Amino acid sequence: MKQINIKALAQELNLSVSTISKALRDSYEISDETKHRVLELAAKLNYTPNPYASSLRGKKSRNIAIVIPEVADSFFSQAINGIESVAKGKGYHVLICLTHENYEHEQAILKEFQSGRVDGVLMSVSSETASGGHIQELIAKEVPVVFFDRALNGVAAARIVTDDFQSGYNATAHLIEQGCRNIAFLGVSSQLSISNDRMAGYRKAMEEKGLPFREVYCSSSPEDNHTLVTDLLRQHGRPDGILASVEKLATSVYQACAELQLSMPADVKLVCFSNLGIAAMLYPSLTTVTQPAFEMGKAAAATLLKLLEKKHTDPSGLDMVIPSELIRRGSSL
Amino acid sequence: MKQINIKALAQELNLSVSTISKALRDSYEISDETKHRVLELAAKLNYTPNPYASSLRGKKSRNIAIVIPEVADSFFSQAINGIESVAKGKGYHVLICLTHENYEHEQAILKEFQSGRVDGVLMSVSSETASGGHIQELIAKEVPVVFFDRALNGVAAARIVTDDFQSGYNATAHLIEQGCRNIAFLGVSSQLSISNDRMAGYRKAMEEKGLPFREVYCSSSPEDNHTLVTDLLRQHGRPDGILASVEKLATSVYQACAELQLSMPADVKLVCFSNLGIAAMLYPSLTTVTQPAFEMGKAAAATLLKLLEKKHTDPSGLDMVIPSELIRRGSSL
DNA sequence: GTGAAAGCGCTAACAA
DNA sequence: TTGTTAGCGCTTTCAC
Repeated sequence: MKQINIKALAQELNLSVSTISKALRDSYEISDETKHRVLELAAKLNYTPNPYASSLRGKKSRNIAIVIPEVADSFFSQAINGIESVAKGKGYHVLICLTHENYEHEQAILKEFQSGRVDGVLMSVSSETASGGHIQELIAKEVPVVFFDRALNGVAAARIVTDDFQSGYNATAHLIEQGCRNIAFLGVSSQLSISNDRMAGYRKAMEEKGLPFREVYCSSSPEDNHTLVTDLLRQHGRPDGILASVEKLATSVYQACAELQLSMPADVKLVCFSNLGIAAMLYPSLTTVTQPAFEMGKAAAATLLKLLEKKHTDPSGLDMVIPSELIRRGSSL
Repeated sequence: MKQINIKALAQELNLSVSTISKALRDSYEISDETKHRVLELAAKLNYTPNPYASSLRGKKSRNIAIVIPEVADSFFSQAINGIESVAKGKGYHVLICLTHENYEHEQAILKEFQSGRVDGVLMSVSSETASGGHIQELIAKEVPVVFFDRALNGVAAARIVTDDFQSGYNATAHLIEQGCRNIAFLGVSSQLSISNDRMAGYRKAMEEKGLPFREVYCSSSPEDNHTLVTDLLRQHGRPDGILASVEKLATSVYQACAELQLSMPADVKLVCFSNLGIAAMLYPSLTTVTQPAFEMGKAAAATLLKLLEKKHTDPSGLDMVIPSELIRRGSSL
């Protein structure tokens, strides 16, 4: 790895390293002519600055991290695109870190960030995450954190979320309107904000009609979820409607219905929180609560960069709620 | 960002920084007792080594990059998981870099890597990438590159691919067997290895039966693809079978069929290269060529790490072909 | 078994 | 306008 560095440029041009450095950063101290010569040579020699040296020196990396459970999820992949689009514009690099819905992984990742590897963090907590010590610790080291989608209550950080409560309410109201009386809510975890808020909306809608709750928590394993849903639908007095709070649960419901010979929407109606592009081509087409994933990503990144640029900004007052949309399709009509 | 560093540990224990450094790296020179004291204090103070300092010093980052077109694709998201699983085991970090199927983006990303930001690169080239100068340049700087899935011909780098030719052949043969005579191949780009190899397999199968070719190249914009497919299916003498070489084209075909009131599989049969978990729940369920995404990711990472560990290894002889599987479903039966 | 010191490539005081 | 120099935190000879 023979690297062209500032010193090499300096020698070639008979200038000092500091002049080169300043010229490259377009300092006002340097004459236009020198700048020009430097830039030209740098381009010719294909000079690329060593990011480790400047991060070490400058105590900032111009890296931000996205910490999410999984990349195989249409919400997260769209959100990543939104985040990237604003980070790139401001000259930041984006590190994608996957927790696989595992609390220990999440802890380890954030622990590492204490080293200064990244200047800030955008995160959606794992479904296992119940307490925020690891997040607090990072914030204590002055690494700003912004939650998007899945926030953790009790941690003082900006949060960019969708209107989970209202969406849960709307989705449930829709199922009731379509004739469901026995609606089950499939949650992800009793700690997760999104799960809880969506569930609260569900409860409110059910309560208003005097209907009974039924809440089931799924795991992170597709196999477990499959048996869970199958058991739910095999019961006597099985639900006639399901509100699934995350995308991956949709598959389990479709599969279970197929295996149990239940037909959607006649026997069971389904609404799922999902950003899947092919929701309309499922059989039956899937009614979704679709989140503004790209916008949420953009907003979260913009908020983080704001925090990064003027450190004094107070994280409160930065929260944002962007509404989701209920898209009615065959699975609930 | 007040950071605990080696110096702080040294002061606390009345030892020199070099002793601390050696103790942390478990050097044989250091007594067990000292090691113990150091590790204990490090844990207590929550010490995290500064990765920039050690990368700068050691001239290696223990970072590897995944350069892919898009993360919203089930093949790539599964492959990422495979790569991560082996990289993590060897203490490497993974940077995911998105080209958005854009050649300039890809160039810029690789250019940056010349700085030593990563020790090695795993890549699937963008659909726009026709020549490999940027890749060659990186290899010239002794940054090893391993292609996975989408390789670029003419670049001397290891490649982990699936049996594209055979899969294309099998898929086409299957469509012919199901009665199709007028089969169109939807490619991504005339440069892309996967597209070409899959197409070659298609051609062979068609040739064997004396059937005519019809090849259409799609773009990276969903809207364009939609009109392209719609036009194709609106033609007089429209195809009665389609072999789509990448996942995202499936959506376009389903949509176009719906709009044109063509029924699958009666009017048009479809086979698509895809790793979508919900392929079975589409309407009609989608016949897929499913790639061993996770395995390919693992193999690619293992190959790269091999190259990283003993630099003398010759990239030839490292290639690998892992077969895909044709899963017959409703869209072609 | 431990320590002193050089230096990775870059930036920013401070000098000239 | 340009140059000298001192580190950023870490690893690694080489000396003790």
